[in-house]
Amino acid sequence: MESPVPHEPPIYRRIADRLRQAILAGEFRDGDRLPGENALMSEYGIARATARQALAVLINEGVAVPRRGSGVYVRQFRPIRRHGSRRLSREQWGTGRAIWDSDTTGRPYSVDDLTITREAAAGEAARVLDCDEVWVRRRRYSVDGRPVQLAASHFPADLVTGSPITAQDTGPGGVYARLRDLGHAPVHFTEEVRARMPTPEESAKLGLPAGTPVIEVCRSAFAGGGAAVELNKMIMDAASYVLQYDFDA
Amino acid sequence: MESPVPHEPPIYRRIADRLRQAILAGEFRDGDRLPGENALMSEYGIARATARQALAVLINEGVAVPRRGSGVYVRQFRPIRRHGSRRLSREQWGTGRAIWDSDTTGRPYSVDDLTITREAAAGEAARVLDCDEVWVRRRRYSVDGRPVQLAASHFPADLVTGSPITAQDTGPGGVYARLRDLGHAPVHFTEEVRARMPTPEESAKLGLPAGTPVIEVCRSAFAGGGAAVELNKMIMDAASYVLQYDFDA
DNA sequence: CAGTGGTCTAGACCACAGC
DNA sequence: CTGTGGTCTAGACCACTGA
Repeated sequence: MESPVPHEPPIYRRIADRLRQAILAGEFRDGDRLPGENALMSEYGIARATARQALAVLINEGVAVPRRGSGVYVRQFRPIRRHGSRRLSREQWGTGRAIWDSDTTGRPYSVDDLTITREAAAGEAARVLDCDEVWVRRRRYSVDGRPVQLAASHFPADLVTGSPITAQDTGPGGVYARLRDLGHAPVHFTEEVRARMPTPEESAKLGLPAGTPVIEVCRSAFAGGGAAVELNKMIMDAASYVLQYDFDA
Repeated sequence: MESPVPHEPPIYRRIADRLRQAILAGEFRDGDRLPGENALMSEYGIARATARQALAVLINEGVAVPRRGSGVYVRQFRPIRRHGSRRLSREQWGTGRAIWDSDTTGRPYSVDDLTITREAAAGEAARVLDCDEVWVRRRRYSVDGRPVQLAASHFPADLVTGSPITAQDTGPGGVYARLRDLGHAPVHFTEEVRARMPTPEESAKLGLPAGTPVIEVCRSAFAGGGAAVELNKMIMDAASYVLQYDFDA
């Protein structure tokens, strides 16, 4: 049975709702400081823990971000637009800086922590690439000095050992151009997109505040014969990305 | 009191980490009950609020879900695979039950709360559809009895007024087949994908536990002349979906 | 019914930011 | 230095679940 009277939400929720409303109404803008714990305590006559609870709601929603010793602030967004299909067209392979360029459209970016290792294939990589040994290129991308994406590209060891794909610099056009040189040019791609809360490790590597989900994109690249030649697992700060896919009926 | 070493994580975080590790290690499986507040209090000799804080970490990560009066449980996932491009191919329009079928692949689904309204176009809809008045079809989809998606399709009023698109039942093949009948068959689609934490309203309508992001898909459909004929805004429970996009190089 | 999580109070000490 | 958020304690009453 439904209760005929919808009972009132708890105080902390009403406060959070009111603050959220004020943010949406533009009373607080991106980066503005919100009323802090002390302000809420005196304004509403509540205990400290209750004020914290109200702010925690907004923080866990990703609407606000706390800064220690300073205050709680309205969160700012400036998403990167990432084109799913256009960016992987063959024409792109010839350009100097590989695929990543077509994402940021002029904004400065950088690559951190590039590591290249040979590993035993595990789980999804073993299944999709259908092999036992893989080369893995892991790296982190930053835009405007902020880390936004972790990526791990897996290649069948049989295919790429000895090629520039296992070197720091893959040369003009990136790994897809090199796969083409090896006679395994990708002709088809599949991307699987999920969203979830980050693991603590991802959260640390991307410097994510609480309340920020990650978008997980798992891309498989297939050569002409239908064999998978790359599996790229990407973890993106959801607040920094808009994924765009174009296709025809 | 012990004096903690400066750079050691706080107790609640260590407890959360340990529980998360136990879950990943398989000591707790999907749906299993985790140690509750009282258990953690006595096991670690901590106050109630601290035990709650530890559990809150897992809950906000979407790893665990609290059940009032019962306990805290390991969260279960059963994602639906949604095909981005294949599902919108022309062949699908002829089938009886519109596009939704190609998602669930056999699992029972239902549509709730279908409302059809004529409204003044606002924001994104006005811009993309380039019109002042729109018809909006809002509905909620459920799979296995659980709501998983909210959708709001916007159509230019000039185009669809008087057509079955403004009726409860759009007939075989759904709205895209009707747009074709009207001479505005969609030939191109763009989908924008974002992820974020839900608003309280979305959270309520989808029955989301804390720590569950939503995936926001905004699809524009374009007719032959390049004019947008539909803008469909979808909000999906991120724990229930995997989006798949296929495309060629 | 006893046990659970949900809310709330009134304190405390700490690390850190910014003046 | 003061004010901020971060952590923690020791209580309390409530609504709900499940035996």
